[in-house]
Amino acid sequence: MGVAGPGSIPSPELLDEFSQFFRLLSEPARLQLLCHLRQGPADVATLIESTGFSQSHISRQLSQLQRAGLVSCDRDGVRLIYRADTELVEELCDLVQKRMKQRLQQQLEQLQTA
Amino acid sequence: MGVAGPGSIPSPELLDEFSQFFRLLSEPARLQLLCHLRQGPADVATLIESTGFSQSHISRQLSQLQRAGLVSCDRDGVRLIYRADTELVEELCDLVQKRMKQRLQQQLEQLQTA
DNA sequence: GGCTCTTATGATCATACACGCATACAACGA
DNA sequence: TCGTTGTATGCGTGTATGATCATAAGAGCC
Repeated sequence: MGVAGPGSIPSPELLDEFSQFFRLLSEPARLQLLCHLRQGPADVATLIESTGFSQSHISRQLSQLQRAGLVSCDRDGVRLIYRADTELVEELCDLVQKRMKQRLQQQLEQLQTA
Repeated sequence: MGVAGPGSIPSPELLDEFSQFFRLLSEPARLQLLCHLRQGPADVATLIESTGFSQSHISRQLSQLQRAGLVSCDRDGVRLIYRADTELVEELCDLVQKRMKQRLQQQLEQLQTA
């Protein structure tokens, strides 16, 4: 059975939750942060260096990801070490990428037959 | 192996493509249209009636979904019958929903132990 | 060719939000 | 307690885009 049973429309509230979640992933900056954290926990200074974003920007993006539970942090003295739970994001990206490949392959075949 | 191999950062171009795709799903209106089309093909008049959106709005959203290959249409005389390829979207939503349930359950357990 | 119906699009406004700067706040150390 | 370091946040700005109206473009019928 699917999201809300076949043939029924999800409630507006559920649709909103879905869209809010996808909105988190609709920003390259946030995806980039998640990718960096995929390689292991990192402190903010490292993220600033590797992404080039400002400290305030990174702080805001991380707090958004944290509210969604995609990211969490521990204190190491005065600095924060962030780590990401990227399993879900990786699954989602894999599905999307698989789809992209399919589409490109189809377009390629159409060009070759034409 | 994951999206771009473990330990490597996807290229900015790939990140952009991912984010653009997720941006499509970050709008409740578009998700709603996809949900309606999940029940089968429909013409624009039906979509207008069932969603309450204006004709131009629906037209624009559908064209965005069409560019991404999530939706296609056939002519029936003067009107267009849209249908959606919702398999991917359903998979994505299922993953997200599973995650939401997990999070809520965890929060519930924390409240009960406290 | 006109006429009607359906869909797409240009113009416009309102709103959301990414992004940076400056600054307030929190946590340690002397 | 004060200074230093690291993080969060108020504010301003620019850009993107959702949403609507008016209108053009396209397909069928007389």
